[in-house]
Amino acid sequence: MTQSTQERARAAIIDLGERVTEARWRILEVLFDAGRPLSHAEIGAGLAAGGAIDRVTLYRVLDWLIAKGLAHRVEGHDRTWRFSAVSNDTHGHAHFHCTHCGKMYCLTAIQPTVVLALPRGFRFEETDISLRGTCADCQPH
Amino acid sequence: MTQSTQERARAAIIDLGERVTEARWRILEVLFDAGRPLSHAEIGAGLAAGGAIDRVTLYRVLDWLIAKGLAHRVEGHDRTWRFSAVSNDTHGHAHFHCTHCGKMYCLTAIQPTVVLALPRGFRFEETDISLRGTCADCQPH
DNA sequence: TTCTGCTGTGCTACTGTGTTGCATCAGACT
DNA sequence: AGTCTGATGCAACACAGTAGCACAGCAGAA
Repeated sequence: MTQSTQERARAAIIDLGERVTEARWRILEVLFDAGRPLSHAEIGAGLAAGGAIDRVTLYRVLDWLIAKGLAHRVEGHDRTWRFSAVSNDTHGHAHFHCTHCGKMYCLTAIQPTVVLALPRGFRFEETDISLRGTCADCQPH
Repeated sequence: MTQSTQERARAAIIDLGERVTEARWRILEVLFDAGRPLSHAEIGAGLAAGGAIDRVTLYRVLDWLIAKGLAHRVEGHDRTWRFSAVSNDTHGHAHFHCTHCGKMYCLTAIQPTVVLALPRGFRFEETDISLRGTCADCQPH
C-alpha cells in the first residue's frame, strides 16, 4: 500500500520531467496517503517516521508542488494553510473543517451551487466555500 | 460625521450596561466609520491619529466586542482576521476579498444560495462563502 | 467632589506560522 | 566517477495572536 503511493508519487514527479528528490516524493506520498488536506504540522508528523524534513524545505516543496499542479492549498479556520494532493476535480469543491479535532475534509462529491451577484466594478476570480462543524469521528455518540 | 459615529459607538456600549472606556468606543467608532471588515493593522492605523492603543488591548477589545455581539470576525485570504461592526443582518452574507489592495467587503445585499449535502455522521454548524477578485478601486481602468 | 474597588489597559515576553539569505549537499547528465 | 545546477538545511527574521502581571482609569459610594 505504502509502496504503491510512494511509486505514484515518484511517477508523478518523473512525468513532469523534474528532479526526483527525497523530500519531494516523500511529501507527496504523505499527501497521497492522507486523502484529505493536511496542515504543515500534520505533514511534518507524517514524515517524522522516515526521518524528519526541515520545516523550510517542507514549505518550499509544498510551494513547488502547487506551482507544478500536484497539490493545492486551502485555508482553514485556524489561520493555517492546508495542503492536499490534486485529484481529478480540483476546482469548485467545498471543504469541511472540524471545529473539534481540526481536521479538514474535501467535499469533492458535492457540487455546490452558489448564486451571487457583485457590485458594479468588482471583478470576480474565485470562490471559496468552507463549512464548519464536527466530523463523523468527533460526534458525541 | 465623526461626532455621530462616536456617539453611536458610546451609545451602543452604554446600552449594554458595560463600562464605557476610551479604547472600546474609539475602536468601535473606527469599525462604524469603515463600514467594511478591517484587519487588526487597519484598525491600528485608524486609531493612530487620536493616539495609539496597545496591540494587546486592541485584540482584547475586539474579542469583547464580538462576545457582546457588537462586532463579528471574518477570515481573510491572508491568514489574518478581519473585524467589522455588526449591522442588521450579520449571518449568511458572503465576503469579497480584493487580491490587489487586500481590502475586504461585505456583500450584505446578496443572499447566497448554497446547495450542499454532507457525508454521513458530519454535523454542520456554519458556512463561509468568500470571493476573491479585484475591487472597483483596483480595476485597471 | 473625593474616595475606593473592580476591571480594563499597557508592558513584556512568548508561541506558532510562514519567509529570507546563504552555505552545503545531492540528483541528473556526461 | 566527475561536474554543475538547483534543492536542502540551518540560522535568523517577520508577523499575527496570546498570556501574565502591575498599574491606571471607570463607575459607584461616601
